[in-house]
Amino acid sequence: MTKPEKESCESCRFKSCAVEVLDSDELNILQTNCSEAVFKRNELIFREGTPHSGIAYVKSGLVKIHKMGPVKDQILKLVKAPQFIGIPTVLGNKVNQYTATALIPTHTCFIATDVFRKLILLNGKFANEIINNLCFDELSFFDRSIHQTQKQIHGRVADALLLLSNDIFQSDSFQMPLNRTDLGDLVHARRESVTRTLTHFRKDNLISIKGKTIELLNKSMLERISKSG
Amino acid sequence: MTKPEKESCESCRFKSCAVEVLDSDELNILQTNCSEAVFKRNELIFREGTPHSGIAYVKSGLVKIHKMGPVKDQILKLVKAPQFIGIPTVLGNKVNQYTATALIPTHTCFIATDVFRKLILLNGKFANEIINNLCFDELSFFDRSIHQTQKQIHGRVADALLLLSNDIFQSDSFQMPLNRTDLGDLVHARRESVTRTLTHFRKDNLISIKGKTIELLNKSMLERISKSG
DNA sequence: GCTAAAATGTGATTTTAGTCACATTAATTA
DNA sequence: TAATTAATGTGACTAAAATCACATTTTAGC
Repeated sequence: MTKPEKESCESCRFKSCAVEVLDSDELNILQTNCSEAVFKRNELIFREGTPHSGIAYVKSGLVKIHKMGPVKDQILKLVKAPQFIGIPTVLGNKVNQYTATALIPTHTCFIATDVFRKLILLNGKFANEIINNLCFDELSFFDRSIHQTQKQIHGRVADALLLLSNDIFQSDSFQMPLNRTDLGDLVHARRESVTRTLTHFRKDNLISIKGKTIELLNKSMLERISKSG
Repeated sequence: MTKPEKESCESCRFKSCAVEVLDSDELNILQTNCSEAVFKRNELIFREGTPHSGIAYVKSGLVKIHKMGPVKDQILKLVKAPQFIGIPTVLGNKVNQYTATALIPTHTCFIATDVFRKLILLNGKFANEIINNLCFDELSFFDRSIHQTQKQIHGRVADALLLLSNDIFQSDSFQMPLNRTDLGDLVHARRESVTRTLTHFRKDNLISIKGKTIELLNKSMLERISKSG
């Protein structure tokens, strides 16, 4: 983790919708209570069970939110910039309830929790944006949970590939940011099962794998597999 | 569904933490934009895919939030009064994203979405309470999701029994509000598997089943089973 | 560039829970 | 109260993915 030169929040190119609605007084409060950090690939942003260091705003990069379960680690969501992570720490809880790890080089700002809360109390529009955010999260988590629970592994892996392609990288070809174990943690499966599924897809010419580069060759078939489970 | 006599929001005995912080002007706005309804056991409060009729506040009763998946229905959460349901409809979306069904006789108030949003914009404290609510939901859903995904069926059913006993009914003996299929929808299993697990627990004297009445006879062992998966 | 460690691939086997088919019991309602 | 429907229980069988064991490849550190 490195600390870059601090730039002004007001002139920040990566402002969130929520920060966009703040007036200059509020931006000033934010400015003086906000610190920046850069994380390398696989660096920990914060860890479950440790005291939290405020709300993190991911300005650029990609983060996995994960948590240890009774049997294995589970990736709860992938968060692409720009987005807040760790908002649930605005609750009384002083300890992180999950872990956040950078998957690619990631630039973040940390906003002190009490300042974040102050902005909610001061500015209804800010609060409204945060609520929109949380609501959207809830709905997508519901959807993901249902699909990950009810589909079998081919459908789940297809889902993950389509998520990476459509939502994260917006390209049919991308550098896979997760290893096979991680991918298993995302789709509720074991490393070996993920490998077997990917091999299967490769043999059927649905995807090509060259080192870390994955290309989706037949998206409509992957979508069919995703739908049929 | 029946429409009872309308009582004043201000004097309501079941006020939420959020409504508690409203001033009398705001309570008045709420009062004039809020309607009451009573639902019988198994009555639909709102259904996925239909236009939503505002945020519902559950004054008394018990509700299941569920959604059809690719294979079967899934219960996303059980909501005990007093609590809001359907807050994610404050998002632009005009259509319910999941279904809410009363499990026991349930008293609700419907608050028009735009009024709910107005209160968020007007009163930071109200927004703050709603945010606390959403954050708490997110964290508990994460936890439930991890446990339901990683444990095997004995652990999952034990979890459900402990949830009903500890969180919903606060008693070791209760009237089971869910049938075997519903219980399966809650713990990601089939009716037959739930039956087999309950029979197993009964034979081990962990629970007793007399009609719809379930009594937890050996909670510490159920907790052990919940932990060991 | 060499070596150790980490990540990935693959076959054989086992485990878990789902599926199917049907019996039994409970709850509605005509 | 009989008749019908819905809910529950149970055994036999099947399918899916986990587990285990080990080979191979890739990556990172010296």
